[in-house]
Parts: sequence; structure tokens; C-alpha cells
Amino acid sequence: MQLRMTNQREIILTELKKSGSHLSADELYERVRRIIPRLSLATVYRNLEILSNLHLIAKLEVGGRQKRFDYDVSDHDHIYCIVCHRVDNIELNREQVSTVAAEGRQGYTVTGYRLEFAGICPECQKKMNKEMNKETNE
Amino acid sequence: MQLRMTNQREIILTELKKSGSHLSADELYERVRRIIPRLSLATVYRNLEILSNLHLIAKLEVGGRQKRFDYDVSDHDHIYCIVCHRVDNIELNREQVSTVAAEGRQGYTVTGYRLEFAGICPECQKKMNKEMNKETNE
DNA sequence: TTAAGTGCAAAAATTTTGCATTCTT
DNA sequence: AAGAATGCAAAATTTTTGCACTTAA
Repeated sequence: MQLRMTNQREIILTELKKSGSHLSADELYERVRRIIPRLSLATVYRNLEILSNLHLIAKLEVGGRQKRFDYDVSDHDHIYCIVCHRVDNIELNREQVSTVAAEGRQGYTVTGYRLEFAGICPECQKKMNKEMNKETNE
Repeated sequence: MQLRMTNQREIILTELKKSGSHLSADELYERVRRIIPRLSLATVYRNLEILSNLHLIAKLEVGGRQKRFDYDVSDHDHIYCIVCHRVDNIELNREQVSTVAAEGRQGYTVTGYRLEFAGICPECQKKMNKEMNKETNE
């Protein structure tokens, strides 16, 4: 089965790249729909599946219900905000992690790993501080 | 809201513990249903939610569609088989990982992390070897 | 007794699929 | 042309919710 570059596929890729972030299928759908109004969500799912199988994009299964897709396929890890669910990249020394990991792998052939941090992003921290102040002043 | 120990809740906990593994809601449902045939899947979900909020069990969001639940709430990490989707514990030095992680956290307050390995479990390796041999002999 | 918990059925949320039609190559 | 890809609607999967009834404390 050979691949074809359709309008939909191209714009899905472009928009994911342009976003510079980790979009869920329906977020991407909303964006691409502004350009191709008759786009179907199924097309987005089908393309994301195909493109991630080809490693042209990465499929993330981070916290939260929905899967997210990343234009950046390089090995890197993520941190997600437990309050607003945004996802950011986090830079760290992957080799060191691999070294630590080499230990108790119980007969598995390890093909990869995913290190995912959870935390509260700067914006949500600010919001929470404001809320705190409000309550204190009441 | 105070908690009550119902029959359902108790058996859900016991069966999860007895399994010694990381069950999805519906796997647990099947097991508990053998004991309480009129059990509802909704009850399983509600209990797993409540129990994981109380940290009596842990909710895992590992690879694959469904969430999984673990009787073991201690800090430990997981490895899952990309072929059969089973999940096993993996022992490693969490402090070392934290040290590596301290680096590029971009303003986030880190509340935790999840390190999840992917690989092929011993059983699936065996199966794959058998398949390979079969094909070679044909 | 009372309000937490349950079963059931219906809904919500996310993802996948069948099929006729439209495109890329 | 051929068959890959699409749109649409319907289905599948996983999880949540409303509500009347049951049960633990």
C-alpha cells in the first residue's frame, strides 16, 4: 500500500507542526476544519494513525483521557499539568535514565520507555495564587 | 461523606489484591461477578474511583486503551508488553530518576512522575520464536 | 433512620469501521 | 484506470451519570 499526499493529510501535518504543541485528535480537527470545512474527524484519526505508524509524528498516551499527537518525533519526555492538562516537553538526560532502568527488567526485551512528569504549570500556579489571595481577603 | 464497607467494595478490593496484577475495570468486573452475579460494572468503576482517591489502590494509565488498577500503592514503575498488553512491575532506583529529572522542568511544580517501560514479555518472546521457526521450516 | 452505595439503563466521550464516492498517482 | 483516501453515519469501546431502590452504620 503506497501512500498518497492528500490535501487533508498535508494540512493535518502542517497544522500539527504549526501548533508547536501536543494536540488531541479533536483539537486538531477543529483547527484543520477552519481550512477544510468538510473534513471528517474520522479522517483525522485515520491520518494520525498512519502518520504515527510511519513515525512522521508521535502518538502520546499521557495523563487524561485522550491521546495526543506530537509533530516532534525525537526522543524526549513530557510533563503535563494536572490542573489544565496542557502538555510540555521536558529535557533530560535519557541515557542516564536508561542506565537506571537497566536493572530489574524481568526477562522483558525493552523496546522503549516513556517518562512522564506530572505537575502544575506556571500559569495554573499563578491562578491558584490569585484564588488564595481572594479567599484570604474575603 | 463517610465511607461504608459494602460487600461489593470488600470483594472488589479482595479480588484485586488476590489477582496480584494490574486489572482493568472490566477484568475485575468479570472476576467479582463470579461471586456477586448481579454486580454492575458501574459499581466497579465507582469503587475504583473512590478507592484510588483514597490511595487504597492506584490507578494506572499505561499503554493501551483502558485504565488499570493496582492493589499495590507503593511508588513503583511498570513495564508493559507491546504484544499482549500485560503489565508487570519493574524495580528501579526512583531517587536516581528524580535526580535526573530535576533538570529542565520549566517552571512547573513537579508533583510526581511515571516511568513506563515498553517491551516484549518473556512469554511473547517464546511465542514469536516458535512462529519464526514455523515459518523457517515451511 | 439516613445517606452512602447499588443496579440498571441511558448517555457521554473517544475511537473505529463500513460503504459509497472522490481523489492521487 | 486502480486503489488510496475521504465523508458520513453507524458502531464499538470505555467510562460516567440519573434515578429509584437497597443497605450499612
